[in-house]
Amino acid sequence: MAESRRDSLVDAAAGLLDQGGLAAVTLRAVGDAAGVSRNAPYRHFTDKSDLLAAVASRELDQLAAAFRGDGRPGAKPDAREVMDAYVQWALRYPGRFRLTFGAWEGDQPELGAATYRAREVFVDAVRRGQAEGSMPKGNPARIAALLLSTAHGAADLTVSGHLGPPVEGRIGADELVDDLFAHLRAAARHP
Amino acid sequence: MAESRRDSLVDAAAGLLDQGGLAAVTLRAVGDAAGVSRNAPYRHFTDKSDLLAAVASRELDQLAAAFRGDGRPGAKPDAREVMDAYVQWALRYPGRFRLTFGAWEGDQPELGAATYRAREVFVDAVRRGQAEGSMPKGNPARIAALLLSTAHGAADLTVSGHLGPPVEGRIGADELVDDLFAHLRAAARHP
DNA sequence: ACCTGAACACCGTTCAAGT
DNA sequence: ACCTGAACACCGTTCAAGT
Repeated sequence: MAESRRDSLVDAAAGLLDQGGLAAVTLRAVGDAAGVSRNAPYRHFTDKSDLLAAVASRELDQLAAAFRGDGRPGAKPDAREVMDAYVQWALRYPGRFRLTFGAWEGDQPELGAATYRAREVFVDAVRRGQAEGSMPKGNPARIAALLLSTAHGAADLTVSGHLGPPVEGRIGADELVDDLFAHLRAAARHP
Repeated sequence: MAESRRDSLVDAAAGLLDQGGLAAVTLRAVGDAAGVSRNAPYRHFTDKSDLLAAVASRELDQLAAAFRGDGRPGAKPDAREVMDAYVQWALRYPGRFRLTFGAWEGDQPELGAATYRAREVFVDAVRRGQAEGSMPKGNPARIAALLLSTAHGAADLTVSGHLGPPVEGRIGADELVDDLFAHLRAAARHP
């Protein structure tokens, strides 16, 4: 379980993100939390944004593993379970969620590859749904993009408070995703 | 057409946002663009984030006006036109879009009120759709939240590049919104 | 190969002072 | 009532120097 220094810096950044949001992730605080100076990260990452990209890439890979059902032997999560996992992750770790799907300028090849891997796992779940008739026919990547858009938007609007104040009776992100699945089932039955 | 200094500061911030993203919106740059010192904004806003909230509030009000069809006499945009306007705005002004729907900490009553107004206009369009049968029955606020989630998510994922690289054949945010409307129409026909 | 301390440019914010 | 210039604390980044 020997963790590399690079990993411990990514850990520190993710922890600060959870505690105080992106504003709390300063190189000084990251260095402190990892027990090194504020310049040490520059030996492992070209940049602060390169460190943040490493955090995001790791989140995407962990997300893809959850999508795949790793850890639960024989599990093949369907599209709905995958979407639910996505929304739960976003609401539980809003800082990581916003960072991961935030605006990335410049080339971040590692991040692009991780995005691609997570998307593939998701499209596979949609293909299984089409095979069993719970998803409409058509380009599975396109249906996956629709599902992801709704789940992402519902989670993002919830986190930002734009779905209304967090009171009793507010429409939750998980309910919206459920509604979409219900409409898709209806559309699959009547093509 | 006499513009208050407060308005010209909001203008300057919005312009910098369009040009260089949120990172370009510094109080020094805002002051420069408005022809005042970097401390002048503090006479009109308590804070930098208060200035940004004013930018976001103005965007929401302009968005609500576009949703209402202001400027085109007699126009009553339907839900689809409203969603299209939303997506077009987000793709054309990604900086304003991300700011407006970003994470707002602390109380921003002006922003909350503007959000409420924009949402009301949108829910009205959904009610009209239900009356003419193109939208499923049910709580109009909930259907509006589903539409907004999809449009918001599709726009956000497009802006962040998480819907895939911007190449020929990529699925566009507007296409995803169209797909949702098609599924909703099918669901409305077969309740 | 990895780390440190000092330094630099930049930022948000405050404050005494001006009109 | 509104604005300014100087100052302060904080940040990302660089660099010479250490092991």
